[in-house]
Amino acid sequence: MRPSADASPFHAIADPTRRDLLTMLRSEERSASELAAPFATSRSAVSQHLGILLESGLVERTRDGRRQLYRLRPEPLREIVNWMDQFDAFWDDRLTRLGHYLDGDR
Amino acid sequence: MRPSADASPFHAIADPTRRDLLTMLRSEERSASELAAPFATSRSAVSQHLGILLESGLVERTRDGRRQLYRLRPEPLREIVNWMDQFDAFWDDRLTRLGHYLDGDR
DNA sequence: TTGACACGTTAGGTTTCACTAACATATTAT
DNA sequence: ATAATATGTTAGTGAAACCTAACGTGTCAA
Repeated sequence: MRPSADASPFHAIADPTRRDLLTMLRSEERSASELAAPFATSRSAVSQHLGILLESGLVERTRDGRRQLYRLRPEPLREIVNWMDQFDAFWDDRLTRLGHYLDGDR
Repeated sequence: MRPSADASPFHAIADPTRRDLLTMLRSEERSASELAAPFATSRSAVSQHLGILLESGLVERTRDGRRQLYRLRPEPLREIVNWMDQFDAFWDDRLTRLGHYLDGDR
């Protein structure tokens, strides 16, 4: 696969398909075919999207027999939370509280 | 200017230059040349980035004599916050389990 | 009104992106 | 061993993104 020029989480979540993939992984790990099934696009396309998510560090992959299981690794999303934090004066303190929670000062 | 196919805030913040522009607008409105000055790229390129931010609704523009003043309009960022919110529980769960692990009661 | 200033816009080129089709690899079942 | 399953990878293509250079449009000052 072509290595992506931009492995940042900002780039990773820019694509709607990749956002949906992350949403599917929110509650539990899933295999590649489970992840590809709901989409109108090909399995190969989804696999390439998963490759970009892997590069960004937002998912990790383990083998289970002949399946590959994908699992969410939300830590890189912290970079986005941190960036958004600078605008927290503009709305409710929900995001701020989440950011502080991730920073460990609860 | 070519109209962008994707006017979502996710696409708008995917580019580092556009993120920096939004940061510059965090505290106060600024003119186009003020905004372009810090960047190594051309004024035209910055103007096109501002066009994308306008399309996404993240900035608005008003004329002030021969200057154009840009102002932050953070409302569309809510879409991103709302999307990120779905991972709140996941983080909480993971960190809680980590906490229990560290507490020794596994 | 002439010129300088502050911008936006267009045209064109290069790179990146996302997709399909075809092929490669690992695992399990027969 | 052979075949079926599950999945990743590569090649190639068209579209989109991003950039520079050149040009167009208001605004203000002399």
